[in-house]
Amino acid sequence: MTTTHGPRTARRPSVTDVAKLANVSVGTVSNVLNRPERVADATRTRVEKAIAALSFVPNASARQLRAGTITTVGAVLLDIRNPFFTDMARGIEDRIALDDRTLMLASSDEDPKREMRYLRLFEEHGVSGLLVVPSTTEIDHLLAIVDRGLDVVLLDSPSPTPRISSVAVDNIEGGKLAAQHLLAMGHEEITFINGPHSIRQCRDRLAGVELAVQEAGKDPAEVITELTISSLDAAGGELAISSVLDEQGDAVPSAVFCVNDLVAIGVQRTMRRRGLEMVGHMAIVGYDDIDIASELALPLTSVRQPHHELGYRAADILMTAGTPEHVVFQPELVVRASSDPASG
Amino acid sequence: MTTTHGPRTARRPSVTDVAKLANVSVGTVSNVLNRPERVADATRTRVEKAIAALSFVPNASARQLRAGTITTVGAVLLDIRNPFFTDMARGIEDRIALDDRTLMLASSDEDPKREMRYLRLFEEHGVSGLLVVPSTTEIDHLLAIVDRGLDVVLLDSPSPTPRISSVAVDNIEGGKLAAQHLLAMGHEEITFINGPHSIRQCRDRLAGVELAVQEAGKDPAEVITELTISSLDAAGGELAISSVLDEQGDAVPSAVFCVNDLVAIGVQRTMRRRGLEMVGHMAIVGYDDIDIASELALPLTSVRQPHHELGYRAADILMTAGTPEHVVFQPELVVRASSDPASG
DNA sequence: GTGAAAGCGCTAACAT
DNA sequence: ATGTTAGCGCTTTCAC
Repeated sequence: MTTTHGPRTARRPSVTDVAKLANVSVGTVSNVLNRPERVADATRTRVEKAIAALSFVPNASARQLRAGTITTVGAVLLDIRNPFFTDMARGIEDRIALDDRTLMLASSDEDPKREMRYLRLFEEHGVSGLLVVPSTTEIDHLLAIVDRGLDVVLLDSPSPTPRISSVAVDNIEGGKLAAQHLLAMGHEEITFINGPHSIRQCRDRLAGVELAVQEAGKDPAEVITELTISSLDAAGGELAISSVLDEQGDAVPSAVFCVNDLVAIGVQRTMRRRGLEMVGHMAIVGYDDIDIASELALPLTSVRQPHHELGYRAADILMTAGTPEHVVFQPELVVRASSDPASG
Repeated sequence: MTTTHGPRTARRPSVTDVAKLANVSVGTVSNVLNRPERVADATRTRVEKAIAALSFVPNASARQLRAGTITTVGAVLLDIRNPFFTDMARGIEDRIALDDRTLMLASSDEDPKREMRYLRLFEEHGVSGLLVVPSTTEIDHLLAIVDRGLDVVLLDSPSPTPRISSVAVDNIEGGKLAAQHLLAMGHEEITFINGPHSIRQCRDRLAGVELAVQEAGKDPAEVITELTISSLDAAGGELAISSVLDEQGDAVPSAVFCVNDLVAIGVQRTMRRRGLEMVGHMAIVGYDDIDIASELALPLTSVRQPHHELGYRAADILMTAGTPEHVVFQPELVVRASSDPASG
């Protein structure tokens, strides 16, 4: 045995090294790698031995440069710590696995700069397609990517243009459902802890709330108090509700609608820490209906959206890439004790 | 303006195209891209205009093939839907961002085959380093990667060899803490819903439980009932506790220790669905102390591990890559109502 | 400051 | 069935 454990800095073995060791040409090595049936058994075995001996790992960059093919799909999500998005990611993986693709994931943290950076990174690496939960309404950069010939599917956001596919949930309807419920429960005011309006979902949910208020014959300006936070997680919720409480000397708003469940959890946590009663005093409605919404100390009323299916469908569109498609799912209100003590 | 919107199938523009349009050589284009200060202002502007006009995006494969450098770090986690791991991922990102690297993420779902596949994928793509939460004790494949000159850091798992760096939490101590607590609360039996022993963390936690029982002067075989599940999430917890309840006609075990918080949440959910009382009848202890553990209907006693810091530290070791390091954090028990009704 | 040319590792014609 | 070779897009000497 003459295996040489080279120093860690040694160049990776290449097809040429394998070819030399196996006494064949590089073409044959390539064939063993890609079309083994074209190679005689004896030769193939010899090459495979050489590959093992050198622990050769093909260089994906070189292969891709030459062959142009790639089996990787890129996805940029808003927040990887939000179960809603990781469930979606799982949906994507499940679908693309059927086509033998693998998923590379990145999180923009709702920052358009980061989104651009990752999009760029994926594009430079030549991914075969891109799934994006946009962090801003401005989608020129996505159109530019499409112009360059890459397939893009908007996730969890309707497409403002027929040229880009999208899979979304009706956020106006979602906001409406939440507000209608709170109004029906007799609340005269709704505090809406929302995200930045640059995020489409946030704008739409507000529009839905306004619609519900109007349809109830009331004035949105009088009913709705909107607070905007930049980080759509528990910390954001804590911040928002704290500012309200601080301002009002712990007088609690009668109804709070949160842009997502994580934010609602932050609100609940803050209330509890301050020793403030929620049941009977403050109704809370979240959004997404993440898995644990029903398991919370105060089970959370929430607007349910398909998680897994959203990702699966988007990936499906990407994989079958024909003319752009635009799918819209309908949300559903799930009432629990956080807004209705009488429930479950 | 003579911008040509080529068909979607058109080849991506290359440096050659840019060079032609700007009337310079490809070398100059490359310089504009990588060392702009070496290029005369006028030339640089001309090249930049050409880049914009063609919406040129450099081909990362080609660059990497030639230059050998890469700014991407790969991480393979056990379960991307577990907040413990996504918090860790955030820690990794925060650290590598300091060195201008980006993170590509993948989830093995505790499946060694998937782990291997992603590891391979990352290696073929020439990542500059690899962070892995191993899905099995067998780490020969990781050693092989190290032999090929790539830096690998084990995450959330102690390294069985000095050659591979690792950042871990003492899982024996963690298991011990949980069991000691349950014994101190007067429980004579402990049902441990554990993951497969091929996962190091699971084995160690069991060892810790056994140790605690022995130190209390009791016989582990009599005290401990271990159930093994393959999917370490809420669904796994539901499955495990259901099998116990079905078998025993809803006689509930007096103390249940779960290999992680997600599993514990599944147990709680099942108990609630079956209308079985937990407080005063069944103590539950989880592991990880994920963010929402304290917000649950029945706040969950849990063994806290550093999340963010684990990832941050591992990435730090990778970035400073000298001799292998082995870091071990100590866990901490957080007692809540799920195991101690008298608490908070 | 800029151009010409070699070559990274691989695949796919094309020869043999 | 196997070998030879061109070339993918880029960076990097080395000339000028």
